[in-house]
Amino acid sequence: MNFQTKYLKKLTKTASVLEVIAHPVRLQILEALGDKGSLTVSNIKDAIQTDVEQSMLSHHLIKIKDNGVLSSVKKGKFIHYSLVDKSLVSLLPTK
Amino acid sequence: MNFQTKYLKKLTKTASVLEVIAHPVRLQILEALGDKGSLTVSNIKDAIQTDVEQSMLSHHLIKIKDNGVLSSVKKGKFIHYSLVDKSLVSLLPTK
DNA sequence: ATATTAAAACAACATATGTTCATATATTTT
DNA sequence: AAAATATATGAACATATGTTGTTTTAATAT
Repeated sequence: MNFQTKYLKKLTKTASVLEVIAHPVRLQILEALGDKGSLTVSNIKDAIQTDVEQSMLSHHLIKIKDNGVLSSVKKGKFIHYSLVDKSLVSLLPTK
Repeated sequence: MNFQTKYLKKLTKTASVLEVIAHPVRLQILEALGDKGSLTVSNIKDAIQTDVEQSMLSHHLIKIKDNGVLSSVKKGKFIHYSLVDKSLVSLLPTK
């Protein structure tokens, strides 16, 4: 695989990461996880400002996870999500 | 306007910036403009790796511009685009 | 065993998005 | 004035996306 192809693959990967976090609720998820390390779905629901349905939040989380930005561990009936690459927190605006 | 509302507005703005650049071709546009300062549409077309239709490129440019990430100046029959916030270049992957 | 809780999965829908193709506008060159 | 060039605009379409509501699964507590 030549240089250009490799770079294009990287660009595509970057684009898909940006795409999957480019949403107000998802950015708040990153923010919550950046601070706290690892949180359950209901913790995240409580942590974020926006009022969001459990179902909606789950959809967001799974989509972000499918993209590799989050990982999750099941403990009993809880699922703990955490941020794979903490550096993404730097994309958040200042408070 | 209270604190939370302000922060949500910032988040929404950040999300829309990320959204509008979250595309392989658009990232290449940023890259080209980051290096060169200001380029015409055809310059950009030549600069990027991906082969893209003039019309498609124009659509991309206008959409990014509408979001405030690019600005443009018309000089004769050319339109020179440039990157408003150079710091976005840091989102690009390494070569 | 039943009820409760945490979270995922499914279905349905409206809207947004990327893309292509064709056409228009403005400017410059001949 | 006509041809060529640079760029934008508009229509049309398939696909993707966010969202809501409902249902399901798995685990725990009663």
